[in-house]
Amino acid sequence: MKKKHLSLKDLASELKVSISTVSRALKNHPDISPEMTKKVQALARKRNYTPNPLAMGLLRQQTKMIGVIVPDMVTQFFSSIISGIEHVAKQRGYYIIISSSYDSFQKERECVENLLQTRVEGIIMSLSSETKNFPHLRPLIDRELPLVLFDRVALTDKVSSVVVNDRESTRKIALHFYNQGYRRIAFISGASHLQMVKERANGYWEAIREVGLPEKKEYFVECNMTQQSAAQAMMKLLRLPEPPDAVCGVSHTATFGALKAIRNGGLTIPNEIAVAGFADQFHAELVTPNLTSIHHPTFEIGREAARLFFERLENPSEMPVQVVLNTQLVPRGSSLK
Amino acid sequence: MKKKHLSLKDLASELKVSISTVSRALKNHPDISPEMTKKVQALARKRNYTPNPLAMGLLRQQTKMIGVIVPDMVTQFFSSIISGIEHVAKQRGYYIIISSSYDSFQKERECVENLLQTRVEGIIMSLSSETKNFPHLRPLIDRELPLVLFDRVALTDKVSSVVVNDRESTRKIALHFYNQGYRRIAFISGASHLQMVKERANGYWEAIREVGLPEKKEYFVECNMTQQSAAQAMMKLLRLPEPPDAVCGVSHTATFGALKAIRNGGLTIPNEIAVAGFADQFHAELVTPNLTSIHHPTFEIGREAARLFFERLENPSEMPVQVVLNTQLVPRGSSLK
DNA sequence: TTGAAAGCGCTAACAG
DNA sequence: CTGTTAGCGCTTTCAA
Repeated sequence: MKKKHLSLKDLASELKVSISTVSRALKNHPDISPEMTKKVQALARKRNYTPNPLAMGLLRQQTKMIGVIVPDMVTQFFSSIISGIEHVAKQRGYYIIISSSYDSFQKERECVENLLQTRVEGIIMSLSSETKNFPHLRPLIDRELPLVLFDRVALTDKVSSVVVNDRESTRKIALHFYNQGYRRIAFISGASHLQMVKERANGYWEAIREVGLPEKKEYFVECNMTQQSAAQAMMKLLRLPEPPDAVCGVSHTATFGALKAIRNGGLTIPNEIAVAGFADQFHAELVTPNLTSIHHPTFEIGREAARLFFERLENPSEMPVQVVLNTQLVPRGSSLK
Repeated sequence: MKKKHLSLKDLASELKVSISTVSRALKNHPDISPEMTKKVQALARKRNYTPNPLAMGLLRQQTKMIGVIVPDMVTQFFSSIISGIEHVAKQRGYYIIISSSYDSFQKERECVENLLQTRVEGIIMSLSSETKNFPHLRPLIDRELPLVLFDRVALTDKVSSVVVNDRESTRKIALHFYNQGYRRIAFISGASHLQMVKERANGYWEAIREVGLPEKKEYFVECNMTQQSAAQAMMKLLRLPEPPDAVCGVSHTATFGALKAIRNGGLTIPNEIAVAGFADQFHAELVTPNLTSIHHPTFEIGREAARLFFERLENPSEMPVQVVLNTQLVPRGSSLK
């Protein structure tokens, strides 16, 4: 029964008129007589005709596809952002093609090349943690294809981007600790070449200075962003002669790594030590006590990124802009004495 | 500087030969002289030529796109499956277009229609929880387009599918409880029109009978698959004259809902009550004590679904098959007395 | 060994 | 008001 998609030609021959008449009738061209228009549209509906997007694409040189590259699409953070992008894209009749860089520069470069080959009309991406130079983005910039970066961004003078206020996030956490009466506030930082990490570390120090606490280097430890390594960093903190009474992780992973180390150490939260970090509601409320956390507006990040994308698609000559979204501190049991 | 993608025509005119010569040279056609072939390929490489997939698609009537429909792409479970599908698709030079049905039949039907309009070569999907009839799948079946269902499946006599052994999952949990010495084993079930729920409930009863425990109806409660409702169901269990000493949730959500209710009730796990359910490693190890859980081979589900898809694409007349993947019980602290 | 021409499905300029 | 034609980028017969 295998029936193929039908074409204008099929409709035309069935109605014994020319293809162009059918084409015009379908888009209500004023040149076509009302009766003909009605007849054509009726048949099209009956036969369930839909135009072939490949033919249209070839003609108009547009694929209606947006390439999306993320370090990893399984993480809640990124999948939620993707969902935001998809939401906007769908409204505009665009589709997205998702590729994962797995945080590898090499893979990221391949993704860009592949997407370009598929003739996507542009790319929305978050850089891999390995990416420090941007030769692979050149072709996009040269061809003036819309490019929007989010979360992990770069070249902000050339490329539009969406970020969250990372510095504010950690500053808010540290101030919150202080207001709750904690005075020995530690920070588990991460790979310092990442802009995001730098910002969050800055926010921590900013708050420490702001409230007039001593700037103690030993309360600032680093990890390589794995749970394992964050747990080790936490253990180092706990072994200090005067261990901290509050700790903030630099990322989702770092925070939960710290949490595990604290549990293993047998300390009670939030009495002996307070914990806070980055997590969505679901994860924050899964642990006991519930985790005080910074909530990222992931869906909005995606939505904004897509919005910037279409802005640029429609107006390629406009200056790049950066949208900074605010995060939200949600105090929960892990830091309420 | 906006340079467009170049075409065979561009190469041809630069070399002052015909388009067809270039076309043939690029695919090492034997008719073309070795020198010409070399010259053409050298230029193509230098100019970074890549064929226009739209033109190819139009010609061959294939888009190299697979539609993927999931109830929700943010959940770890589905995003991980998608990642498995994508992995295989990429290997074969295919792209996937992801749509979310948000567990709505109406949306699901729209997704199918949209994807069909885009001329995807087939669809891989998990049905929405509302979907009980399948008129929207007719066009796919009629046109003999490859269709593969996973997790939530139907029409298995007409359509290939990938499922996990749900009955075994809950059976394993209940047997595990029994082996650990628990005797009052409860089950929080869910919307009973779902095949998956039925299977899991069956597995529970099967184990109860197998070990010779009394089949107590009051240990079998239902929820509507939200955390809230699962927590309420759990509270109902706890209010029984003889409350259970072990409980298994029918799903990820139900399990964590139960867990919360137990915590609120102040019971200690695993001494006063054991808990087990469905969760990936990350979530199972986030809670204390770590949760005994059934681990789903999500990536493999995606991989298998894609494999079946391509099998069908290459051999449309073959009989539909069903792949049943095994789950893995990972015992952790929440059920070890 | 190479080129010319048709055709995949569609639109739009140009004729009639 | 409707039809003819060219062309988007590519492959593939058929001719030379």
